[in-house]
Amino acid sequence: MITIKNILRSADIVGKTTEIKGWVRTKRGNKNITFIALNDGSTIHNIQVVIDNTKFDENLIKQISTGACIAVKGIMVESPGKEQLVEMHAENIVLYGNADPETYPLQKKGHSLEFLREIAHLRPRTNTFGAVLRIRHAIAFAIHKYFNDNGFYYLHTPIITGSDCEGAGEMFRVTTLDAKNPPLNGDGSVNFSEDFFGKETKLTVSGQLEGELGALALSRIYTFGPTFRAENSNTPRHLAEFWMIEPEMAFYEINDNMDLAEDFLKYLIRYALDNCMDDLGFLCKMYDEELIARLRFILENNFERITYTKAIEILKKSGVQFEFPVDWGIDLQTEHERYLVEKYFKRPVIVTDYPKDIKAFYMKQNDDGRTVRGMDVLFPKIGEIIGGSQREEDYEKLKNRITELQLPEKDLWWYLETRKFGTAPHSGFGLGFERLILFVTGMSNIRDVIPFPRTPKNAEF
RNA sequence: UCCUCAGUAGCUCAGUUGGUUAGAGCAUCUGGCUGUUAACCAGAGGGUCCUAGGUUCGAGUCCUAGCUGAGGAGCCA
Repeated sequence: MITIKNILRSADIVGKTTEIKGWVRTKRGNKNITFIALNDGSTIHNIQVVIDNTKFDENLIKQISTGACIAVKGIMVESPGKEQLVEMHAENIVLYGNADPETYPLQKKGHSLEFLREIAHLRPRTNTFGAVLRIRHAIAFAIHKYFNDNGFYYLHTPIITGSDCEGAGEMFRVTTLDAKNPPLNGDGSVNFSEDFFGKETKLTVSGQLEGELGALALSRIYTFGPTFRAENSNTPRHLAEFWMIEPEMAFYEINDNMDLAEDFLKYLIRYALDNCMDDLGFLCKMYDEELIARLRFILENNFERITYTKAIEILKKSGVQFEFPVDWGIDLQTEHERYLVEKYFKRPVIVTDYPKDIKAFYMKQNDDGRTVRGMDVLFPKIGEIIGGSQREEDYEKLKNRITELQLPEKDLWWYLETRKFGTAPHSGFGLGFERLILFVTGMSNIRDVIPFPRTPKNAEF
């Protein structure tokens, strides 16, 4: 069994008989000869199959329409056509499955991405989604390779969590209780002690807290798994179910954390350029002419590193009328981030040392008493691609912060114990996988870089 | 969730100030063509104009509500 990718790669294929299997992209020809572009998804390229109509059953050729699946045995020859070097002259054809041309929704001409979302079960058969899904795979592989080669262990943190304080957003409840008739407490609230886990449980919004447990034992870990946010977010950058990569490192301070984030992102982009040029070339041609140049630009330039306080100064001095007025203490809005990244620095920016009041409880408090060692990596086009921090390792400071924010300490006892027993400075960050794929593919909607997107009001397929 | 825009053939879209029988390209079907490249040429079929109300002699077009989609914002990765 050989893939089309490997056939097109092999140097001495001409003159050899082989077999290919795949789906028909286009068919054209006349009563004597038929040309079929066949694709098996192993590569963006098709193989042209040439059929001498006199040698085959007319009804068979008729059934080989766009979308049909066939196996073809034949000899590989140099192609007289301009668009391909080699082609296959068919000697034997097996029709695995036809695709009724009256009802098969994919045409050889282009479709809108919105329409393709409605037929997400078939869109992997298009050039665009083939390219995106192959790049997605390559980046996922590169993530594991990078961490493995750098002494990180892959830690599997739970999908179902009993912790309500991951603090990253609204959560989906996980329950086996009867939705119509749940057991109730005396005060009318739902009695979760009768639920499957004996307590209220949710889908995770982040593996970070468990990740820290791993880092404070194995030194360097990473997670790479699905996460869930029940936010009613309707934007091209948000999903209700998305994949996140969260490295967590003992003995890393905030600067080490930034070094890692930058090196990691550059490694992944370089990996795509080294291994996915066919697919990137297609996306560049069809969707985003500047894509490859933009990816190269990232590799060739350092990320700008500034403090939040400095960022506020720059924004204030910019003279730009922002919709949201700039003042120390505000959270940076999209318009502010875009100004810094796209207008002022014109490259990725890492903003650090945010006011503690706008950041999570676990971030390490600075000596100034008002900022914490958080860091956000801002990218052109997609905005915040990474959020991370050095974590607070001091037991008292962490406990006080939990009290201040009125978080339920009883749910965090295990997290606090890591600071009680052999605490260590440590850091980590979260990278949104689909946001990275957005950047690498040049696609503009996050629903088009995951096979089966989950968004508000949509869980089809 | 808020704001803006859109919804017409299988797909992508046009449709004038409200006015006769709603059009095009592609796709599909039929025929033609001796090597095509999103093949080409000719012909044919194909419509609940998103849904429900309303204004009007008359609504694809105007108004109201809803549904769906997209863009922007918020939340964030």
